[in-house]
Amino acid sequence: MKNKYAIFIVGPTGVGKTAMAVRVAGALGTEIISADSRQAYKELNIGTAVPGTEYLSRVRHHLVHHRSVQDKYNASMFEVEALQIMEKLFREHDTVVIAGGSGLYIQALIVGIDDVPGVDPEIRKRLLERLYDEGLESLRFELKKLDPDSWASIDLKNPARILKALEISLTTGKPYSSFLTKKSKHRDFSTLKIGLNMDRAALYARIDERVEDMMEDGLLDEVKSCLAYRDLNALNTVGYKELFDYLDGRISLDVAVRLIKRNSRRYARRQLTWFNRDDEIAWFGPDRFEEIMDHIHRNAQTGYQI
RNA sequence: GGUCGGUUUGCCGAGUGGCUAGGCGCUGGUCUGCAAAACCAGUUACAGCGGUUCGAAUCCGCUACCGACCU
Repeated sequence: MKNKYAIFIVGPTGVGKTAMAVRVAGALGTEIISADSRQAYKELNIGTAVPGTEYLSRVRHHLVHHRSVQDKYNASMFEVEALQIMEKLFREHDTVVIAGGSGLYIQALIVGIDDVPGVDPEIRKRLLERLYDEGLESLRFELKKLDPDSWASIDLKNPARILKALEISLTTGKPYSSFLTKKSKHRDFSTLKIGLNMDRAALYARIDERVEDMMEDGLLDEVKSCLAYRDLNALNTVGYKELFDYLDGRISLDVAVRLIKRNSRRYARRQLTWFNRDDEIAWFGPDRFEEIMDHIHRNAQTGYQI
């Protein structure tokens, strides 16, 4: 299957990944898998910039709106689901387009993510309480006892990382680090990574504009309809959390919109940080369709034709 | 014209003689299951000129600008 190509289209939010993915997939006569941690949730539409119906009707999309915000979803589940879909698609196509901005999800799909046992929810709850009552130092101390390897390698100032290592170590009775193989999984397809980027100021302007569009399209109503789910992780998302604060009366609508813009810009910056360290990515402007197709033809000898 | 108050980094805002305020913004970075998450780092300025002093954002003088009041 080495003559099967997974073509990744990555980049910061708002740069135009969806539009480019549809053109590329259309030209290649294949389908698109979304690698986006928030577009997976069917309750979220406007705030997550899910591809519009005109796009969805032109090219078939997978892993969009296939989950509820009430479901658990993570990079590992994405890996499994995406691989299943790719296997199916590769029976009929030489290429498949994977578009999205969730770096960890894409990494999980390309090099894999180790199988780590599930966590006892009670243990997580207790750890969270301890974090609140005793502080990070206490958890750090316990981690050093239970899993010195993780203690030495993870960011000890980051509660999320310590919690993760600790809860796995506690539920399994084995150190978290013992589950990490640090080896890439074998994939039976080839990979081609295309990054979309543009001038920072122009990107920010696009992001700001898109936020205005979202508000006009009724983002506030969508957020209201999700009010019952506000504590779920799926709603810990730019565009939603700020408007929850507005609905609480904590901030004005103007401030909320401003914060959505700012947080979207920051998100874009972090995405670029993530993708920039991957030198396998070939970067293009978001309007460079011809160059991207040339690049694909030069690097993927599959014999298909446009 | 006079009196008084003010002028601090991109913005807000402390600081009255020697020690990095801080916040926001911005930028760079980290990353194996909540990742649109979580976390780390950087960003040293005191309106201008002159003076006092070992040393001035802090004291003195002049100039400029802003504001309040007076004539």
